[in-house]
Amino acid sequence: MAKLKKKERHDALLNILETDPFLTDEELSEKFGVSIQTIRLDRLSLNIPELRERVKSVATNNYEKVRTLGQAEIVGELIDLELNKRAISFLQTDDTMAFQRTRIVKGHYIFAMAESLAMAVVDANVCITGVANMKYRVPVAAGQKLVAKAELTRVRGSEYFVHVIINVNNDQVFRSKFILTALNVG
Amino acid sequence: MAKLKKKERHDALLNILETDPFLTDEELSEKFGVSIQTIRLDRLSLNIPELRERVKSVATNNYEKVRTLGQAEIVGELIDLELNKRAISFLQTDDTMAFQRTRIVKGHYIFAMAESLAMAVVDANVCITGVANMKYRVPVAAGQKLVAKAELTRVRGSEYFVHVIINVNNDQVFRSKFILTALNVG
DNA sequence: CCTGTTATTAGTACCTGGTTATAAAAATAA
DNA sequence: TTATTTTTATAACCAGGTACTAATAACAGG
Repeated sequence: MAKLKKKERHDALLNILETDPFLTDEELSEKFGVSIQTIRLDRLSLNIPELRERVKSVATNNYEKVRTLGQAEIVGELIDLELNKRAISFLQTDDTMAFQRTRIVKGHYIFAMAESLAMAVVDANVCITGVANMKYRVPVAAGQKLVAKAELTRVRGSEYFVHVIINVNNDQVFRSKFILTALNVG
Repeated sequence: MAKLKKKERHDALLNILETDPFLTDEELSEKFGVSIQTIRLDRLSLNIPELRERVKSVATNNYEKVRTLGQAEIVGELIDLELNKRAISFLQTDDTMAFQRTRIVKGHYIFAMAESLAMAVVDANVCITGVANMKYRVPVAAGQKLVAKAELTRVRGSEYFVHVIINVNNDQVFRSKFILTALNVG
């Protein structure tokens, strides 16, 4: 690797740590062909924490995320629930849920909130989504607090019709209809 | 906390580290009212790695996951793209995307795949979802390989109509229509 | 050319959260 | 009581740093 100027090295450093935050100062110094001290100075001036802190933050950040997004069966906090009638949930949005460029929250987070609330309101062991129709009325900005309200409107055999609307400050940003099918599972 | 027998302490240790892997030996020794050395012996006999290794493993395990799920702008791999015409993407599903009980893939992963592909096909800087109608025809089991095909069917002003179907082994499991609105953003 | 500034390297002392190994003390079972 | 298990103490060592000081190299301007 050709010798880089300081500025170039800084950019490259940010870049490389973005894709692999698990490199030690020593490994970095070898990659750039400079001394360890130079790397340390770079990190200092760029406010990049040491390896252990980086690893820790990757660990804790994702820990939360995987807990609430991957493992939890409901997206958002369930605030109120009357089975087969209505349910309310709350979701605090943040930058990790948004497109970087526009800071508009990605549709599937909103969809996930609505779908999981629709499922929660149905009094059945297991149910799957059959049909979903939705209308995004207003884009949601990262940081806004979402309140979802679900209402069971109709039951036809094992099919459940659920309306879910999502508000920000009492303004409707999203509305949807789901048809869920209940399954008979142990 | 009352003094526990060795066996009980071992069980409790495994338990506590399951829910919070970020505790140092010192913190653990305080919690259990024993010396640090005892904790170390316990870890040794239970084959529990040291704090830093635990943190690292939490970090690396979830790193991949969040990269492709939280940060990527497209869910699945983009296989083919003709702007304003059609696009194809591929997604390998796994257990982390499914309900634990039924191993059926959660709807919002499928939605996310479809929505992001619909956005990819539209030749616009930024676009947001206005309307989405979808039909889940067959539940997707964890492990199945999804192939999504998007087709731009109509343009009306800044509104783009996109159809997305998703197949498993050439069987349609999902179909949807999106109306996306293109934004003029620098 | 020398000079001043910036960039880099070197070296030291210290820190955290461990490690290994050895020995002694305390608790428990026979 | 004796034997065995469990726990604690002590000391030396390690990785991957921080914080600080000092020396050296690189380069631009007059």
